[in-house]
Amino acid sequence: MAKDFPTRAENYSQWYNDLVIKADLAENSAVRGCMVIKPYGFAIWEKIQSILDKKFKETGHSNVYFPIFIPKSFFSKEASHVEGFAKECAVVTHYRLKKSPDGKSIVVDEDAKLEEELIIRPTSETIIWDTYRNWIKSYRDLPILYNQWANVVRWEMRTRLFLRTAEFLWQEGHTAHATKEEAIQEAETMLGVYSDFAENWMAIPVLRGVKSPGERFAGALETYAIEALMQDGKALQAGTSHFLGQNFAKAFDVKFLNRENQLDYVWATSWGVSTRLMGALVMAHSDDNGLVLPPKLAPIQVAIVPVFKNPEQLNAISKVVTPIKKALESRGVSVKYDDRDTHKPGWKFSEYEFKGVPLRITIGPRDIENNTVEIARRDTLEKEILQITDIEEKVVHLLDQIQKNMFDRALSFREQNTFTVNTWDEFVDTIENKGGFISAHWDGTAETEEKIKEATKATIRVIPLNNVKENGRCVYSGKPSEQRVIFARAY
RNA sequence: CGGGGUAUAGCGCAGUCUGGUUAGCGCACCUGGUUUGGGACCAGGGGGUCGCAGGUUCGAAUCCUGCUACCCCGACCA
Repeated sequence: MAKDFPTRAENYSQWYNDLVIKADLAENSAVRGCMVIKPYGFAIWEKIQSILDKKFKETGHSNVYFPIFIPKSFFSKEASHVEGFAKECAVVTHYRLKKSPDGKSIVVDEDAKLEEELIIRPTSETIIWDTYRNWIKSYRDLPILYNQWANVVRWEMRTRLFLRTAEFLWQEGHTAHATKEEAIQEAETMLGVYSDFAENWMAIPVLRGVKSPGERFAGALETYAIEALMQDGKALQAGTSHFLGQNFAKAFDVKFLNRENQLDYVWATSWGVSTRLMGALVMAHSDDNGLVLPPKLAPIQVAIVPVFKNPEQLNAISKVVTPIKKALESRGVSVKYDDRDTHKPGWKFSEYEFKGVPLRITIGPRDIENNTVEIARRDTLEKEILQITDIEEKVVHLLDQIQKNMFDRALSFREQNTFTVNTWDEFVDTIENKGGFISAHWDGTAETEEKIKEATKATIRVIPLNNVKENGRCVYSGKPSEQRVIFARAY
């Protein structure tokens, strides 16, 4: 199914596009910029969802659901927010269709024009804060810790499967707090949830930090983010958590009586991750042979391939495989025993390799005789013959090792592709010829940030949390700087 | 949204310049047989309103106009 598949070195973006489609994760739909997520891709997304959902609930959050439509007037209430999203909104203007005069097609019924247009949500702050006004009267009503799993629409000009689509799936948490400190704590807690998920489940090391003012979310006072490094040396923002201050409370008039019996505006956060994580997963780990999935997110963790010449042999193999499969499943390992006789073993090897299945077990007549199996790791492509005794122990151990190895490999890639530079020449040379994360001094001004972006396409990805203070000179302007920040070209 | 490219069977392509039998090829698919420890082989077979809509013409995959989608490069973004 996946012959003639380009290598990463030949054409990285072609490699990514082909991989997503040929590994059956998603495909382009009939609708411009929108994707169809296929069963294998959606199975991974469902794992991401269920793990994150559990973490949200463990940190005290509940799920809610708000409408997909937002009245247009809501958008103008928070000035910087509307400015940030206005250019990419889909708008509903009518509510009825009718037959065209010639009866051959369907046209919009102009008599069915909406009094007020509805925006298809690009994010839900406005409708949520309009609603929170009714729910919050007293400090006793706080905090409000809600999340919703939803789809949103942003009318992007250039789209790419998972990385940037006009419609995407995500979760958006929206919380309200009595104090500034508590809201900041919440934003930081959720950044921690995201980075734990990225590193310990997706096996992708991330930098934690805050965005420069220029890169902040529209309407936020502080945007926290995790940034990951892809194999082509470009950065990918994998999750954001925003401290919104009292901006939305003021815009939507959400006040409460505090313990001192004084009326005050509530403090807010919002945080989200999207189906973009799927893109990160592919680009961080996969290789020229196809997907490489971390065991903790792989829909199939172990594929068992029997090698047989006739039904009798298959029967003998199945007798050995069935208890192994059961034992693995009882330990929470998802196993696919592929006993189809419609495909040859070699075909199946390639298939599971391309789909990124972490472990493959092969059992044939030789193994039945010797009481062994052949086990192949997707991450290293190594094969070994193992005694069948305690095979489930060995498999569970191997899956742990693969998970760890994938993280370690991604971490050492990031370390090898993180450069500390001190001069502008070095900066340009690194961006042009090496890529990766660049740690450099910045004078803290938006002007310099913009100039650097114009000159090199590199942006400030994060100002790391707990950054070491270090006096230096801005790599671009030469003005004094008190800390290094992380630059990169980004998706 | 600006510049460039592409659109012919599920996928990858030829044919288009120079309009003319029944639109080909490889892979995939179906049937039969031989095979099965890294993408099998032989034989036979099915599948196409040539991206969509108009136009020119006796006749259009081919010429003209408009539209749409995708890919690459810019500006915008999770």
